[in-house]
Amino acid sequence: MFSTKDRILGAAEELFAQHGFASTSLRQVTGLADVNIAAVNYHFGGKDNLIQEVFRRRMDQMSRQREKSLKKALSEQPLQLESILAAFIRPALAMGRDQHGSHFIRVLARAYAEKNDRLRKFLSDNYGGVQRDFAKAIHLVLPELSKEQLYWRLDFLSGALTYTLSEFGMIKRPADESEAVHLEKLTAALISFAAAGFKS
Amino acid sequence: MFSTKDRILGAAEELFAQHGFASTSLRQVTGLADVNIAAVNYHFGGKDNLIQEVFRRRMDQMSRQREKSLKKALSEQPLQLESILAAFIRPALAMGRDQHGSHFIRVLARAYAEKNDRLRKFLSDNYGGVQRDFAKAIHLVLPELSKEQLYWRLDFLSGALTYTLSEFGMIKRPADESEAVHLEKLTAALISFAAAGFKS
DNA sequence: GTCTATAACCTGATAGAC
DNA sequence: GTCTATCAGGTTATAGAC
Repeated sequence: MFSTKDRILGAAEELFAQHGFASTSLRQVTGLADVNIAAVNYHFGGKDNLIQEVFRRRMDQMSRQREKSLKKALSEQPLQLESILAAFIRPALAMGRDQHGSHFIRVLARAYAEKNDRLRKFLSDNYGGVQRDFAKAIHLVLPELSKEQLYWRLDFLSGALTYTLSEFGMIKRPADESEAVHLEKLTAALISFAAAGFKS
Repeated sequence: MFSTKDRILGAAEELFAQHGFASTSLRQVTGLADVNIAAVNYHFGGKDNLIQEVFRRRMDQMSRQREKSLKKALSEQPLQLESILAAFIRPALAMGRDQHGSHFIRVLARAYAEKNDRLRKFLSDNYGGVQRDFAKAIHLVLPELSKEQLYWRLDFLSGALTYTLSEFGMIKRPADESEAVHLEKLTAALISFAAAGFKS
């Protein structure tokens, strides 16, 4: 069904999200994945590479969705800031709906807090282009905004997004509301919060 | 000059910010503080308590400043959302100016990403009241905002704030601009971004 | 590819001398 | 209060059998 490699990736994602990178031992990972301890070094070559592969799998998926949604938002007439921001926000929040994806969001939040230079470089090298594409798109809608302000506000948004997502599992929702509905309301709230902030 | 206890706290704060809680060993801490390895257990009783004390020292200071500024903002006529938000934001950003305080900001960002339940409970038990006071104050200015929306937006702000702060050391600033000026501009940008978001 | 066994090392904590 | 020495247990990584 699932290869040894995939089982390791899934288990690692879950444990990294719960306990962090440093606190998660390869023994825990291989224990949960039900594979031999030596398999990690055989398939990934070491813990650091395993961490990087956990990122690559999800980030590729999220970045593709963001770019695709951005392209669609840019084809609308008239251009709408809300659509551009939604293209940035929705793919991240959507991942929270998938059981394994929701673990990844916390992994991502952790990565920002970690000052792991190797990981930072990996993320910036591989996914920095997406950030730049969004900056360009927002510039089309708000041409009077300085570059400095634009990048700051993108950082404000990234912060609000990752923080919200990593807290999401903990926020209490009304018992009579499905999680999907709750997530949709939260998404809408963040989009309108950010849109107002960008326009300020 | 500085007691052994203070030297340990300072070194721990610096190393926790750089490498995280789990990755920082007590040997690194006592090495940087230039005290004996056994001193941590003698003065703090263990690593977990040391982590908690690192928090208490700075959070007490920041919370006092926030409450004080909030009180002042509430005495203004007319009440201004910007003043309330500034009372929340400025004490955090101000800490970034003090050399040791800037380490703490990253420690705080880490704490949010960590799912350390003990630490979360400690923070919520001791400093949750401050959050509630701000929620009440904002409710006075924006009474039509639902409680759910209000708390979500406070979370958006907290996310933007911690993320921005923990990145601050890395953001490039124009060479002809002092760090103080740069920080002031960033503060103003965040206040107006958040104010617009709250009013949306 | 998967396993066992083990090397080499680091961890937090503590007992006990001074 | 501060030190040394050490314990018991954890860690990653790897050599070598199957």
